[in-house]
Amino acid sequence: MARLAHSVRREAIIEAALAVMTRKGIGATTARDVAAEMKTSSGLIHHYFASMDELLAAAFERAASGDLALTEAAVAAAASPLLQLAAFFRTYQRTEGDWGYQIWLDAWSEAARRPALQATSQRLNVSWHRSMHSIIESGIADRSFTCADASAAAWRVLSMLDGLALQVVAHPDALRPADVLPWSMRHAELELGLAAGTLRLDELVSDQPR
Amino acid sequence: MARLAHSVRREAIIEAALAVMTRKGIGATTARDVAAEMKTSSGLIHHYFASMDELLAAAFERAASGDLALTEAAVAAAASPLLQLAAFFRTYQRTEGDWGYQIWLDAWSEAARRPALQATSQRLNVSWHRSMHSIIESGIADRSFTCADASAAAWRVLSMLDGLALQVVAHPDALRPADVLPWSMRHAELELGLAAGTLRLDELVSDQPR
DNA sequence: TGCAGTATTGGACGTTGGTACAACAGGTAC
DNA sequence: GTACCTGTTGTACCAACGTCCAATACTGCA
Repeated sequence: MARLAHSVRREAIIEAALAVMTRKGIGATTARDVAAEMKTSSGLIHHYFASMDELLAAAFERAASGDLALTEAAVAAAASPLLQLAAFFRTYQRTEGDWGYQIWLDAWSEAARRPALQATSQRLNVSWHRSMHSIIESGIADRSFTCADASAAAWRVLSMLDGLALQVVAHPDALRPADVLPWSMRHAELELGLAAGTLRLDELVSDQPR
Repeated sequence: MARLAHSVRREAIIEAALAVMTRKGIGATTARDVAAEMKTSSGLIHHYFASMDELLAAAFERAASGDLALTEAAVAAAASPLLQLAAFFRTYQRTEGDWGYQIWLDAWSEAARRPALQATSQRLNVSWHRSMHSIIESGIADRSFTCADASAAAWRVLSMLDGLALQVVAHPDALRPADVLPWSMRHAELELGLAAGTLRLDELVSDQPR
């Protein structure tokens, strides 16, 4: 394979690991899989990462923080709390890639037994809550939202998103991926005292009723 | 080891598998682990289960179907849809025992790679939904609930419970176990057009505000 | 008591995992 | 152009896995 600079190859390995992780899950990602994904030899991986654990942790960190950054940027660019909320949902992509969410399931499952993974997961999770919490508080402040407990409401909105996404990934026949976003938005409307459909902007709408 | 009757040994194997699963996680449970837990030989396991996947599914089934039966019995004994709903929440114990919910996370995570586990998980999940769906439809019929889509509402109520429980297990410092039930009930009230606090009967109430 | 059925053993087999390492190749400095 | 550094390869370990199987020991029935 082409000879690459150290940092470039390291990035390529993380990228390849991510591709395999999203396809097969964290636990089932092997060094040989990652090497095959890059079309290089498996020995190369240990030239850059001391152990497989270290690579998996780096790859998860990259996937997780990338999603968060994307959402936070979109929220920051929105003008009103309502638009911020819509932007949050629009960029909450965990369910879009066919298997993108499998990584999160694996991370949560493994968190109890892998301290490094739990720390990363927990840190990012708190950031997501902070983001949603601040959107809701802004909306309460300018009277576009009605809500008694902004922090609790934020946890509930996030939990609904994750709970529905979980169903889609673990039980593919139970409910449709396309339902996750509209149903989560419907819940947020109930939670924040918005009229039904307020958040259903443009491309967010599900194509077909169940 | 002592010679046991077929059904007794089968139960013992399931019991041992469950012990290992709760300690090490479903994915890390090996045939040799289970054999060591029983202090027998590993070959014995394949005399009772065609594959490891099948054993893990059976063990998960044992842990999970007990919970479902408990809830369904409590619901059947309740007089009105509102009381049935309260009974459902009261008996939804997944977050109570230390080990209870971790097994669900593992099952969801492993489902993508273990067909038997996915089938069991999916079947039980559909049963939970059927139970909640029927409660909601009864409540709509006798006008105690207001809801446009009973099936979707049932998925949302279950997803909220699972999403919150997930937070508790994966991120112990994020929110308190005692919040899961009251917060889920608050959501159900919103979802079904009930006044705040309608479901907060007796011992269901959280002991302390956050 | 003897026999048949089966619970149980202990290890073999093939596969796959992470890791280590000697050899090879390509770019760069002198 | 040569030497050196380092990216890269291919393979060789060793451990652990699920699975399988022939041999053995126990139990209940005739």
